[in-house]
Amino acid sequence: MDGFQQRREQKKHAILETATTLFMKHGIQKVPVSEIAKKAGVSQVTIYNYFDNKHTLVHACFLYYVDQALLEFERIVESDMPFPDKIKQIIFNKKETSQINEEFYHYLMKEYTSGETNYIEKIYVEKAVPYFTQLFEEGKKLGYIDPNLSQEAILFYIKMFKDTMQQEEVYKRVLPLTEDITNIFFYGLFGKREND
Amino acid sequence: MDGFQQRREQKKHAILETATTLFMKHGIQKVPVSEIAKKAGVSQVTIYNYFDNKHTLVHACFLYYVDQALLEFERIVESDMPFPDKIKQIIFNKKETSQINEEFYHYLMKEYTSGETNYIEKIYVEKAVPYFTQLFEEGKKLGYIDPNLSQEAILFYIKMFKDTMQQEEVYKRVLPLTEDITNIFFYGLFGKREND
Amino acid sequence: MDGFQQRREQKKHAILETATTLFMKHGIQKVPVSEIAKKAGVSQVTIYNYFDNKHTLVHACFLYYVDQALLEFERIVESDMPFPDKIKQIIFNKKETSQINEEFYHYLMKEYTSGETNYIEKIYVEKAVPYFTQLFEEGKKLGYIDPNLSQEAILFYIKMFKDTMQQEEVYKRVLPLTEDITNIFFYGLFGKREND
Amino acid sequence: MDGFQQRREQKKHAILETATTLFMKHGIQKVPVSEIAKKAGVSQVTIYNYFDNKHTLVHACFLYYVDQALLEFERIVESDMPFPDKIKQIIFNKKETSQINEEFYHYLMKEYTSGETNYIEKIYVEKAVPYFTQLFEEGKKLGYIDPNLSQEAILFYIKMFKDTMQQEEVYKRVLPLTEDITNIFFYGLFGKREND
DNA sequence: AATGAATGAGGGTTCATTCAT
DNA sequence: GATGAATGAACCCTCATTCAT
Repeated sequence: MDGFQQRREQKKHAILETATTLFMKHGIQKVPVSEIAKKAGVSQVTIYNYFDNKHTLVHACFLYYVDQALLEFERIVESDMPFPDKIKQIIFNKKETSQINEEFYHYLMKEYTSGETNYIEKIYVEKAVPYFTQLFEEGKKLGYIDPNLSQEAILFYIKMFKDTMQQEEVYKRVLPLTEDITNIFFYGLFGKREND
Repeated sequence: MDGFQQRREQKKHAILETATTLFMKHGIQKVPVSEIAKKAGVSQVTIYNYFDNKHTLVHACFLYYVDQALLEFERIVESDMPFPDKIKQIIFNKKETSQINEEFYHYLMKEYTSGETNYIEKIYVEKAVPYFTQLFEEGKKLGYIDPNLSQEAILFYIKMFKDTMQQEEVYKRVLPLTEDITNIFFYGLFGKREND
Repeated sequence: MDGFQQRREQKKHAILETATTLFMKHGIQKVPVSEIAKKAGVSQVTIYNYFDNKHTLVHACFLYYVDQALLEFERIVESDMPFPDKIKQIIFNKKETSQINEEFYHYLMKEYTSGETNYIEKIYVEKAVPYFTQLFEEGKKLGYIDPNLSQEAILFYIKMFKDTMQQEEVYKRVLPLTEDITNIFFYGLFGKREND
Repeated sequence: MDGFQQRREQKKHAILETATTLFMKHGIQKVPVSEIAKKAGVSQVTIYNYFDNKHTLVHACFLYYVDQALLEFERIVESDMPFPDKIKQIIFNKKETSQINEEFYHYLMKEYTSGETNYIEKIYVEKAVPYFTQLFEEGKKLGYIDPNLSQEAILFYIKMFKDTMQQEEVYKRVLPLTEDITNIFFYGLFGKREND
């Protein structure tokens, strides 16, 4: 990559970074392109030179975010910490991946899971699911996960926890309950019984 | 209430119904007041005669929705079906209460749980929590719920399931997994073991 | 006038009173008919039953105000106080007639002196000018007014003072200068010279 | 200033010019931003690019007008025409400075003299008063102005004349009386006496 | 390639006025 | 005759996007 290309990539990166942060903080509709431009220190038109329109930009931000999240995810799954800790980190580590949140997250969910394209699905299948599979296998082998459970169900379950924790307010309120919730996570409402 | 009042209430109801539906379907920012007016068969200004501004309208829609949901909730909790069925219904009965969803839901969450007022919290504490408490007591007495779990944790857990199911796409995908998920719900990832 | 008529007149009067007050306080454009209705304790439509439209209402308010002002004016001119005091009162008695002011006053001026109708002119010629004439004659006879001055010029001069004083802010600022200004009024910038 | 800046200033100037004229002619509330845009040959949004909102635009128009008026004022005061002619020009030269009038003028007066900021006062004290002072000194030295009169009173007096003349209709009606009014201005109602 | 300037389309809101009871 | 309800028209303002340099 030559110098031109490099600077181009840097600028693109800056825009992406700024936009993603803003979208995550305030939601998509509430962030005008003009504000992204101002905060990123470029002209609006420059943004349009890199991304066809706002929608495309949002799309790119999403991919950018997913990439970061997957990296973090990979780090956790492939680390050598005990299985339960991996799970805890995945569920509770909101702050580590970079705080995605609410409006942005759900806009994406809406935008990308409904209708034709379904990018989230695609990304997940292609990239995240392998890690999850690996994680679940480990869990089953170690006896933490019921081997009768379908992978889809487990995936849903863990994703539900993870997504729920993404919400700032929920996260704050639930933090003191970490112990209980981890228990519920593994043993459900029924709880862990003596004779296990 | 005289005829005037009655018709007034009817119209207000119609607007509320229309607005709530639209907000739930497309999100708040994407639904112009003008569209609500058209769909409700009234003039835009009429809406402003009933609700001071869009924000107020959204607020009213929220209360309207909550009322409906609570009614349904009460019906389930106080019915005489078996405990597990109650739970299933609460979690999976998305379609029965009226399909709340995504942007609207999260706008409200954002709007009402952050900052000073926190209406959702207030409503929940005042109205929903009593029902939940009653439900949990029943579950504990019948041995379905670990009595060591804090009420807050249980509340979080069940609400998480319920909220997750509110999302159209998730719901559709997860429906075939009902059995597995109900199992997870009660027994967690660890699953139900023989000797229980 | 029968009871019906009387009540009708009372209601009309109430509307007029309210409207005039509001117009004088906030200006015409800033006072919606709805507010007049609310403050007067009647329905908007009632106002429209009495006055064809807002313009007509403003017109009526003007006449209503002028009547009051003329009454006050007559009282002063025909009283037996010394001539200079009469002048002072006419110029400075803002508070006595009821505080007309700024936007309302100038809206009227604009609305009624420009174009076809010119109501102010008509009213003045018909009603106020006779009093002024009488006043000027007295002033000339007593040596306070230069007999060579045309009536129009005097009229302009005194009206200018009077109108200027109608402006709240001016009035307040100028009050401490009453003595000087009265002097200027009679003797101009040149001032009163010894040998007069 | 480069070409960009220059064109920007030109456009801003054009908008200001158009807006000021329209405001002065019809009043502020009666002139929609859209009309200014159309008359100035720009898009409505362009106006918002230059001025944050309508209020800001009005403010700018005011300053623009004041600047022009002061320039003209300076020209008169520092010219070498006889003192009485200076006065006449100041009072009667409505058409020369650019015709400010009524609603605009009084809106400003209302807007800017009431409450905290009081821009008119500030501008006058800072910029106009020095010229007035110089003018009054000259008048006193030449015997045209009574040296016992306070500067405030003189200021009020001359400003009153000037403001009154700003009103289109008044101006037209009074023009034939110029001689008389100039006399009144200097010698008041009492008039000039022989032995002066 | 990058920018300042410009804009069409649309959204929330207000208000004078009319309709229907 | 009086009112509550309803509305068309208009206004201020925002934003994604394009133009021109």
